[in-house]
Amino acid sequence: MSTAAVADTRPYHHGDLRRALVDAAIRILEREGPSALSLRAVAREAGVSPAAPYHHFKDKGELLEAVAHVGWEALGDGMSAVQDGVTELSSLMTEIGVAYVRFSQDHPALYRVMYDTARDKDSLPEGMQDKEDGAYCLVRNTFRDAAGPDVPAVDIELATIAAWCAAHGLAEMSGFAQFNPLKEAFGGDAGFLRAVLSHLGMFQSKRGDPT
Amino acid sequence: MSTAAVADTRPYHHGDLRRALVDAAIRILEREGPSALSLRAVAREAGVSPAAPYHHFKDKGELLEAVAHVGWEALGDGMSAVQDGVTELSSLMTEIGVAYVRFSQDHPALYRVMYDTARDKDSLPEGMQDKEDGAYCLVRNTFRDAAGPDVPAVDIELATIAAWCAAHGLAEMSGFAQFNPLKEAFGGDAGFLRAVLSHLGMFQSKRGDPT
DNA sequence: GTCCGATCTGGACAGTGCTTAGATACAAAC
DNA sequence: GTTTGTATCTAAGCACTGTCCAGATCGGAC
Repeated sequence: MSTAAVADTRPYHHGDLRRALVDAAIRILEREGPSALSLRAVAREAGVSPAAPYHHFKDKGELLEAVAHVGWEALGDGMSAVQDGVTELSSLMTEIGVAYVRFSQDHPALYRVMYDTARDKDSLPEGMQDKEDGAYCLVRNTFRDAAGPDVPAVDIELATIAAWCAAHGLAEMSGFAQFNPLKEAFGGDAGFLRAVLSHLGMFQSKRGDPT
Repeated sequence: MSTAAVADTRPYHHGDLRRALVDAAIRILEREGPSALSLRAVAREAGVSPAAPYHHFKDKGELLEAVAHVGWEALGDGMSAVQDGVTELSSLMTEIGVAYVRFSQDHPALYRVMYDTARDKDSLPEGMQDKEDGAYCLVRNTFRDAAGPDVPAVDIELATIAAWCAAHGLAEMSGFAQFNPLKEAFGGDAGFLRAVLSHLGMFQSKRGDPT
């Protein structure tokens, strides 16, 4: 009945429980999916009582926000990683889009949490638009650098938002059964993604002409 | 008094409880949002015991599928309603897209349930692609009619999927705070939607040229 | 060393999805 | 018109959830 055995591995005051809880949540997400992500399961995974998380997060939603934040950072890293190898704008934007969709395919549960919290707040994470290192800014800056100084800022913004909508839409649906025939026609998943993103003209930096 | 007439109003104990449950669920969705949509709340709203729904739906997911089905039909109606007034292809596809996003704005909770169940099954509702009266088919047929016989079917399919991705992405994010400045710049919500959809070239019926 | 505030636990409450056993009401057979 | 059968519905209960509370425990300031 001694506490020694427990205290051996886990001291009463966890060093950085907040971080440990976020890590545990992501581990559960990757292992069992979003439906298994309960606060109690996270506490269990971290080896702590069900009430412990409430000393670090106001409620479950705040934990999910922290999880989503980690996800957005990882997504931004994945997107900026493709920048180095590509120089041409059209290829660059398409490859950034592919990296975006790939992330959603590699971490579907995390991606779902990211957008669930975004939908609840009706906003992408604050700071993504203003800060210079966010994933959203990466896209906008790429458009801005390529467009030159004579293109109005509003058109840059339009292109960014349109590209983001296209990438998100494709990310959410690229796994749908309806796409399978077309994937084969375009030589697999990668070819399919590039075909859709190219078709949507992600690389356009100006507003479409009225036809 | 024939049984057919009785079946019209209330054929069994409570009446058409299956239908009543779906209606109750939609009522709760519109009134209190997706987080309030529990099976027990639906049963309460319909005035039956918590276990009653299980005689009409295998589980909560099956109820949500039925709810989503109603939503898809309403969305299809909204999209096909704009067909009559517009003749030019580019305008037509844009207006169909606007109708799509408008539906998601008018029924955000229902739209969320529709895609939650779709994500769980990794598929848009079965039949939407094959049947001739589904919303998905409406878009594809519009592309096909406009493209003419010399355009390969695979390109029609690509255009349809790309347009669907764009519309869904925009539908999910059009309420995000990031869009507000741009909405003003484009003269309100409607102008903003048309600008994004036009920019994404929803009306293109051919695969983009390799640049 | 004593005290304080931050951290964590155990227990509890209302609510959830779902199951089971039994009650009820209608349809058809006699 | 009674009986039988079956679909429908209820009541009770299980394991689980998010959240709160009183109290135990610990690290650091005095």
